[in-house]
Amino acid sequence: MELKPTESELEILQVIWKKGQCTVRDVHEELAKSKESGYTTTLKLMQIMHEKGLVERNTDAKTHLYKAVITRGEAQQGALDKIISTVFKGSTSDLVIQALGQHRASKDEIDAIKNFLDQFDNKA
Amino acid sequence: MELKPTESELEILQVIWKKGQCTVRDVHEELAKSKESGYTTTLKLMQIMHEKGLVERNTDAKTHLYKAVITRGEAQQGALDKIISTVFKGSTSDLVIQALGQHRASKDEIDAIKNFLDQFDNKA
DNA sequence: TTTGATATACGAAAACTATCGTAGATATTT
DNA sequence: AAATATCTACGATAGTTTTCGTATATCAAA
Repeated sequence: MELKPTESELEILQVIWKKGQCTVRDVHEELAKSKESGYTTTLKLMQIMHEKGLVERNTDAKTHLYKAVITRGEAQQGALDKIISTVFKGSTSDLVIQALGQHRASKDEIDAIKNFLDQFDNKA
Repeated sequence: MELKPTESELEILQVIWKKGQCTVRDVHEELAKSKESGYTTTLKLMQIMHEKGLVERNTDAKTHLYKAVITRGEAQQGALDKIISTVFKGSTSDLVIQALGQHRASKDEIDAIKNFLDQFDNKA
């Protein structure tokens, strides 16, 4: 059951990941801050996500409660895998270097990554 | 001129980037190795890519020659920007760490990244 | 020169995504 | 209880992407 969320579905998942558990209205209000769209659009999308198995929902009460099935980490890995294979020729280090090159990372970020690499290195 | 290739368009661009310059048949044969689809499908997609300005083509001969307008680097950056904002909460270092964490990078790769970080570090 | 292989062009269907209106159920307020 | 607000369900539409069939042109070979 390989699930790849669409663009809009990812926007919704982001809200759910942040809040943990959401009503449709929660999600819609959050999206409304940066985007213009109708309430029933969000509702419909979340219903479809439920059909696809991207979210679970509790329908005990009148107002349903949604939570994510796929974790943020899984979505991250899926997104990474996809672009590594489609635009980075399968090379993770190319991706890392490109990401860092454009980004103007702060010293802290660089140190965090170096530490991470060291720890990773020793284990190998 | 905001260009974001679709999924299928990226598959085609990959072949063009690799070979430098391609006929439709070149691309189609390459795609056929991993995917099942008709020749005219590939042709149509490449014609649409031409309309969109993603590729140029030389139509002097009967068999047209296509080359990419968008570079691999541009596509890479676009893909990175997208997933950083949609699944990595805007954090490049999160992306880097996630990428390295799952990937089982080789020592060479790790060294390459470390070197890159050092050089980047000194400049700052 | 006729046949067969290979090209492009193009229309149209199929599949997928996003958007919204409306209907009907349920809760809340007056 | 009647009016109002809020919820889910669901059909319909529009937009985009992908797929392919068919027509037509060109080239090569028999």
